[in-house]
Amino acid sequence: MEKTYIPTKHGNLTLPAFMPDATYGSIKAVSFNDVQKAGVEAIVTTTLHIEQKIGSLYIKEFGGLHKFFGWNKPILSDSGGWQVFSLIQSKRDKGKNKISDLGCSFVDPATGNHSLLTPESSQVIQNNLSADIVTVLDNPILGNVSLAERKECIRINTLWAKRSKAKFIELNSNVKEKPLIGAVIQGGNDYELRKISADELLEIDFDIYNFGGMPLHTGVTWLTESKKGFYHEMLEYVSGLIPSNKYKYAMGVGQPDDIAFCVDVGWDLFDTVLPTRNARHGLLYVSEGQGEQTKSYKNLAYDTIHIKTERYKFDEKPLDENCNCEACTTVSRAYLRHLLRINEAAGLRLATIHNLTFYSNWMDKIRKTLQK
RNA sequence: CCGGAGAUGGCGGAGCGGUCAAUCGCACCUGACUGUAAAUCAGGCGUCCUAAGGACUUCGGAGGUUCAAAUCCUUCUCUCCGGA
Repeated sequence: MEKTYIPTKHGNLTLPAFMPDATYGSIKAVSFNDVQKAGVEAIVTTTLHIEQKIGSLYIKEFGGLHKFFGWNKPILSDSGGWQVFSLIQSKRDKGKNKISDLGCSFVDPATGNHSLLTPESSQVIQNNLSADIVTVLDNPILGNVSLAERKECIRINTLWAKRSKAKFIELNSNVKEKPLIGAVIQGGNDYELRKISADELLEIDFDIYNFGGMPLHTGVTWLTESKKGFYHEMLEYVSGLIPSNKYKYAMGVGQPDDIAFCVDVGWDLFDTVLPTRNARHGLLYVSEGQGEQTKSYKNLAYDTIHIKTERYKFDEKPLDENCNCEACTTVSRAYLRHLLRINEAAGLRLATIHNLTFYSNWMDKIRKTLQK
């Protein structure tokens, strides 16, 4: 079976797809209208942040996240597992956040309030949001942890997935158009554990299988410190563990060339903060030959630009001659540089629009080039 | 004219005998960013040497005291505040 799209309550999502992150209920610096015009076909939101900043019951009462956002395309909700994980990582709150069979208890750094997120409550929240694709609460593996502890992480990860699935079925028993549900394969850089995690989750049966952790040699979830950069081998390996009729979602991936590689080895869905965050920080993606540094995968290449640097002070050219986004058709590099240097909202917006447009175009290129 | 305060690197502003090429902030230069608690963070920022490190010239001007001065003394120039 050739997977060309995912059917959702809000239309078919063409694959492979890139979804920007609207973690706090917003793609930072832009409107959802901007997002749509940038060619984005789906977005990701986060259970934990939405629950804490907005409240999922409020969203439910309002009529769901799509209505609230004014966004009529697919929304994928992340479970909150990664966010609790990142809290546990932070030194400030070390010790306050705990993982048990029940779920994860943690302290909200903003309010100091204690909270408990369980596999069940995560599903309830995501159900309240009426997301098109939901995610099970997962338990990422910490770096520098013993084998016994890593195995324990996988045990809990599978346990939570099982309970998430049960709750998901219960919540959707009378629903005609059910959302899709994805489980997260963990295991860090341990090939054996990845295999165990994948097999256990496959037995429970989900629509989507996600790559969990951060696939970087230097990331906190990895023990290997010798090499740097994207962990191609692990992505290829884990993709091979998932049957080809299942959708494959590489969470947190990645740079355009990383995504191209992952598509080539079978991954369908992607999300990352890079285009939006980098835009705000002044790192912009442009066509090959128009920037400072070229990166590529096979015959797909692109450049990056540090727009805030002095070299663009008198650059009258559009950011990218091959792009027809609002930034590239209305302002010069010099002016965009100025806007970002003074942290002007208009600059953050234009830069974000451009990077999102670049990612949309990049996904088009991947579809044309890598998938026949 | 008298009395008082002060002049520090692009700017603001510490330092008040050695550990000062001089805290810090801003500005400036460069880099990082991968399921966003990141409109954030890191490094650089007198000159020269590839770097560890070293050499040289700096704290309004000119003299002086001292082994040693951005720091003390004399004087000049300028700025600010108060009084005629």
